[in-house]
Amino acid sequence: MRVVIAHCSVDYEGRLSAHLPPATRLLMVKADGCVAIHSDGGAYKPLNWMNAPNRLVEVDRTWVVTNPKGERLTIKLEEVFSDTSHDLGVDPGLRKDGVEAHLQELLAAAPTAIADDLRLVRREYPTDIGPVDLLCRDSEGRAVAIEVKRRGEIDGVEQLTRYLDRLDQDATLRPVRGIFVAQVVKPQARVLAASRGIDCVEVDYDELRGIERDELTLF
Amino acid sequence: MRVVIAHCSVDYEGRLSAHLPPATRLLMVKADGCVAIHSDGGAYKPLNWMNAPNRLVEVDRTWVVTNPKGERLTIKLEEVFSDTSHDLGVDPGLRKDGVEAHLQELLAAAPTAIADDLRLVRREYPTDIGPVDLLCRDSEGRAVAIEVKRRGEIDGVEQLTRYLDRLDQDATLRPVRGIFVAQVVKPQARVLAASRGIDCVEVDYDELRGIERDELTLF
DNA sequence: GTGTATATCTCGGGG
DNA sequence: CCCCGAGGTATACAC
Repeated sequence: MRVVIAHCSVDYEGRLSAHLPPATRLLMVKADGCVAIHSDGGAYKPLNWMNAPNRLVEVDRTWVVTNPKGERLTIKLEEVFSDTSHDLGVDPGLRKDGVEAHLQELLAAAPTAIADDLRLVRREYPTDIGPVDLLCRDSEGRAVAIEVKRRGEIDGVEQLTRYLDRLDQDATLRPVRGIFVAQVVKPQARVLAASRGIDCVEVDYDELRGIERDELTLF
Repeated sequence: MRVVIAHCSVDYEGRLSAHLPPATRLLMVKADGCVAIHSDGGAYKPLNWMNAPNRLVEVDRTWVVTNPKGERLTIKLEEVFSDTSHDLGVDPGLRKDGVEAHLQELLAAAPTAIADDLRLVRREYPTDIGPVDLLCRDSEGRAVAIEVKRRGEIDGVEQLTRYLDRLDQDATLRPVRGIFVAQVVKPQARVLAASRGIDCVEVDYDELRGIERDELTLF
């Protein structure tokens, strides 16, 4: 990791054109070659950047970074205040907990947490516009398509609606019930779901982990 | 801007839980208070971060960053290799060109690039759920609603569908044709559009700029 | 403030 | 490689 503090101007040509007038900024060059230009504010997003894979050519005080897609980042250094390098090694990486994938896993293991008569058919059931999170059958043998979200917003209801349209083309499944499951369902999403005959269920993440733990404990 | 190179471990508790085992990383603290933890790879996104507004408390070799939403980032420094600060001043900011707004402008000036019998009625035609990018009439006098995107994905088709539903309530417009315009239309979006009777058109940004230049040159 | 649409989104998984 | 969905999305803008 190389870190340079310099007065510089920057031009980017690629997916769009962008220009940065001269100012003092931090340039970060990572081991994989990617370059980021940071100002002293504005969250973690750099003003300008170029991701790996790319090629950096340094001639005099001009850096030119190009990539195979034809994008080009040009940095003109006017004055360099600091230029240091550090070997950080490979990072062991981030461990996450509490994202949608985990929620979906827990619900696949315990679909009765959604409705007590549900039996899982399969996770990520494929359609030609993408996979349905969970496909189940209820006690009457009806197919039930379930969309799982961490936060239940309007997009998720639209997504489930599209899947229901597709699944209803399949005579072995039709008619398909829809259930929208989230930790919190926003009022707007609830209204839209209701108008389309889709049920909404809120589930508690910690409680689900509890159910999983209990079911493991039974054996 | 403060830049620290240190062997550290990190915990985040907030919208999810995340943990970083001990390793050498770069810590960036910006003037607005936001904190980012970078490894030596992986584009510009930090492994972990905390945006402003927040509060950083440094006790011994532990940093605790908290924000008003109840999120908490804890950084335990095991060894500090470098700790420097630089005053960058306020950045004059980025100038951009070539984003969706510009594409919409170009198409408003030359709707025949979409279909050769189109005539612009107005840009940003208002409906009660938001403005339609372009409203046109075709040679048969039919109203045509156009949604413009840089990349044509499924969300854009949904958006246009909602507008079409609204516009069809208006007797002076009904029945309204829909055209989905983008530099690239993804296959999924194409399938969904077809199933709803919406046409897809791909346009070339550079070519459009050429058309605009030619039309200006005519006068 | 909430809600909506954009992004050089980034990132990871699957075909 | 591209396609697709999720994100602690972030960010700007309208209402």
